[in-house]
Amino acid sequence: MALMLYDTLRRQEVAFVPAEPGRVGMYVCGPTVQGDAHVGHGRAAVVFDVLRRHLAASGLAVRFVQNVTDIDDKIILRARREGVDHAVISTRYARAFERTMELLGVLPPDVRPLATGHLLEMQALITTLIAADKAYAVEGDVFFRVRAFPTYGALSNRRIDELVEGADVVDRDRKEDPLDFALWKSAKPDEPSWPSPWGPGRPGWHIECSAMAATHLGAGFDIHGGGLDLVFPHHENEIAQHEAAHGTTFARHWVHNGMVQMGDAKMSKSVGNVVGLAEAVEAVGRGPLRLWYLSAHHRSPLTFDDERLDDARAVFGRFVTFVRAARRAAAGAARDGVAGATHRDAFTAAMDDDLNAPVAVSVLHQLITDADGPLKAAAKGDQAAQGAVAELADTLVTLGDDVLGLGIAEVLDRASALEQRIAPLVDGELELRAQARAAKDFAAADAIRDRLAAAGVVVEDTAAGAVWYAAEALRPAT
RNA sequence: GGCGGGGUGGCCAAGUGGUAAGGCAGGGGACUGCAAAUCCCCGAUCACGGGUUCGAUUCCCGUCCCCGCCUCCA
Repeated sequence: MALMLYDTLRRQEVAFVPAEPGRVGMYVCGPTVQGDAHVGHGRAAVVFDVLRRHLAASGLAVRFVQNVTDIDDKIILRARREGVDHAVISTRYARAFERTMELLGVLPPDVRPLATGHLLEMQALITTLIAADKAYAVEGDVFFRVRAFPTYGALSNRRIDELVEGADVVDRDRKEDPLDFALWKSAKPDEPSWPSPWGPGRPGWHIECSAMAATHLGAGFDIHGGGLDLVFPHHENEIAQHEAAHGTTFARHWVHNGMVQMGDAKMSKSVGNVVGLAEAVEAVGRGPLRLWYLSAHHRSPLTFDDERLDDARAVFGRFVTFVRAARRAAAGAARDGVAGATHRDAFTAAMDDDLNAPVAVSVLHQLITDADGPLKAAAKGDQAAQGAVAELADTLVTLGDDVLGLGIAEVLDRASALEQRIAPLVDGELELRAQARAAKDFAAADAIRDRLAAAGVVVEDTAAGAVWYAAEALRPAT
């Protein structure tokens, strides 16, 4: 493969070469489970899911790790408000997250580590940092000494001295330098806490990713992903923590996805303009929603609005319609093994070009256009054409489902199950309609068609007679 | 203020130093009893002003506008 990937740290596209041939280790920052995921979270999920699928389709064995941050200020606040244990909150939303990811067609990670399950690893890292004089403990808190890490700011392209003004003012009186950030936070009264060499407390946010990524993938793993809004300070701190402690490279490629916009502002909980991800999947459907996510380059901003979602619905509909028609025309013929090759190559080339999904999707459109001739011939019984059509349809499903995760086959299967149940009924109606048409009684024929349409059955007349499908099963409630 | 990313046909969106993929919407046509589906045809000179060049949408400078990060955040 010849994947070129934009690397945030180097600020350019670079050839992606795994540290170990044939294998890829990937870490993507997961949710802080303090509430329901929104459409913005879905973008990161889909972008990295597609990257992962493309790597796998390229023949690489991918190990995908995504953490769950199950302890933080907001979780504690929510638990307090509801009068329950923090684990009630984190478990509730972690489960909801998993369910929603499944609905979105996002493959589950190979490892989904919990922050609270890696406290010893974090403490070991902190201990190392203190021993190296890169961190210091103050009354139960531990802070990272930012100025002791000379390359701090490399990822986000910032100079330390320019950061001072906006530095976090929390705990300013206890820090040596306002830039320093917490590795371990001492417990305040009534807060959940865990024992540590520095007293009871809980980990800072950034330390978990440094510890868990290294634990589950090893230092110097291939790809670290996350939203562009995590570049500073989260990812910057992850690098600092690991590299200051071990002196080795933490992650080899940094990939970041752009933000989802609502109107002219970023979709964000703090802005208060979020749309729930679960609701969006239900309303739009997995395939259309993913096509919308993939309608722009992964680093560009992407606007959530009805018009663009309608576009995505239309595209998904076109894909499904084509596959359905192709499967019928192919009549079970074996795929010929050649017809889709150029499209497959073009698709792969697009994905290899920094995950150029808009172009990859355009290849799928081209495939459908190119399939028109064979499709018409196949419908007339041309066997060679049937083999080509079978090949093209399977190619579209493979690329669209295996790599982009659209779920085309799934939608057709669901429709098919319904169609089989109602077939005797519909076929009877269509028999009557055929008789009416033969007798030129079009009013009667159209009445039957309208009746079926009202029941969610769409009838189309072709050279080979009427065909039909259950439109209801195609609706978004995936 | 600092850093970064953008302004391409009605909408979305690729892309390239040699006159701009694809999709959606719209119009016309083929097909159809009518539809549906599908196919074919039709539309942009790339924010603005300079510059470099034989030639720039693509490179450089400037201007205007938009967005993100700089605090929790996918």
